Amino acid sequence: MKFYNTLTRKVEDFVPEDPSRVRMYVCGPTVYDYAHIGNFRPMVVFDSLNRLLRHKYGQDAVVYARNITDIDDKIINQAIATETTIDVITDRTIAAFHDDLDALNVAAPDHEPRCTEYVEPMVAMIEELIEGGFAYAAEGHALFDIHSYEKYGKLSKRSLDDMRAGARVEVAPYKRDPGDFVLWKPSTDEQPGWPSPWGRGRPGWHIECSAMSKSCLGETFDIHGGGLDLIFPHHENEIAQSCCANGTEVMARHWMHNGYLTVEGEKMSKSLGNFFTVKQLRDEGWGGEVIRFSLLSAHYRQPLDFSRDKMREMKAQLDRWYGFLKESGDPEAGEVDERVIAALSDDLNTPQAIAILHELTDRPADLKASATMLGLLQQDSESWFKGEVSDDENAEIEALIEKRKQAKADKDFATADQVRDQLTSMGIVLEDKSGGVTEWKRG
RNA sequence: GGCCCGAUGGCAGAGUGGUGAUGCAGAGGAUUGCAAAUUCUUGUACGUCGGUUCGAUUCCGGCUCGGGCCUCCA
Repeated sequence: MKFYNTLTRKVEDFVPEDPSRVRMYVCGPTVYDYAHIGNFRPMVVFDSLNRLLRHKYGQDAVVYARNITDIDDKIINQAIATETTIDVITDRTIAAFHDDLDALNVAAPDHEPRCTEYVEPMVAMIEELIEGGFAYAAEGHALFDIHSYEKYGKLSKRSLDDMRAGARVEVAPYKRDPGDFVLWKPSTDEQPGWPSPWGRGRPGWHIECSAMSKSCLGETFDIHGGGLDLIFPHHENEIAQSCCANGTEVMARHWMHNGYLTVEGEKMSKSLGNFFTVKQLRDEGWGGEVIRFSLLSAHYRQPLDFSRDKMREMKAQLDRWYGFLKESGDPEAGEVDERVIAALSDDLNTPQAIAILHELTDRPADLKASATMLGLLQQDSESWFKGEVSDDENAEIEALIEKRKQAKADKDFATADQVRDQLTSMGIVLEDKSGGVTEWKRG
């Protein structure tokens, strides 16, 4: 297997440190509001990688950790803005997040650490950094001294000079260098806080992932993933914290970053307002599988322009595949085609893998098995085509089909067509099969 | 200002130093009461200017255009 490594900007062979325990960490959401689909791209991309790794190294040979950030100023502000508590915000958002992940067929990670449960390790790590001379306390804050780490900027390929030139934010007076970043900051009485050697306060953003990845996976691990926008400063800072605190050369050996989701060519973002939430799309009737497939339709490092047209096309492709599965009686999963594995093993080339799936339509059992690698085609064709259907609804549809069948037998095609139109208006599409059998599906 | 990424046929989207993936849409045929589904056939590509090469969409450089990052956005 080989994957692009942001550290070297090259596609490199992937060799886990311990093949019986392949360790991957992915940055999860900050739970202050519904996540938009851009936030779900890494969830789906790294879920597919998770599936590939397990296929390759064994179902139990992968340890996958994906955090939830439940301490953040955005959460505090959201609680104030909506006049509720932080717990209400985070609980509600996490529940919605998990519900969306289920819809997208994203498997649960082995660890899903929440920041609030790891404050102690964070404090301990900050203390280590200060003791080691990598950080300093000032006015209730603890700050990382970027000059103490000579490799600072290596991941994002920035020099300290570059950063200083670009500093666009007001520099706090207690910082020794504008690039120094917050490890711990003081909380007011109204804000959530934890005791620390620097006073009551809360952790900065980056320290959480350093502490949680260490707790869940160890000081070094194999893959660290996330969105492109995390390269700087988040991942750069994680590396500095972890390597300095742990005295290690590397934090993660392989850094993988997915490209942005765009809308009409522009990055999807909350501030631009050009986003869709998964909930919104599901409410419009788009299946989670269609959304998932759309997110995998481009290579993970490429920008992906998201649109309803794209989902329409993805749905059409899934219809076709499910049609083949249905025709062959929904077979049990067969063999995963090696070419699919080869495609995914080549820097997670999902479009190539999808192209191969299209060649497997004469081998439905293998198609189903191969699609599992992408988390697709896992439902039976009946539920794909019909969805939820009540007994009453089913009886009504069947009665109309029977009526049409009789009309056809009587050569009363006007009535037959009228019944078809009636069903169409109900969102039901008929398919006449050989032998006088008529089947239906939702349009 | 610094840094990073991209530019492929109507659309989406891989890939490759030389025999033009894949899907959708389009056109034509088979099938069909109609329709759907299926199936067969089929067209159109590599931003621009140079360089390297027997040969470049593929490597190198300039340019143009687009996107992104530069302290808390996946």
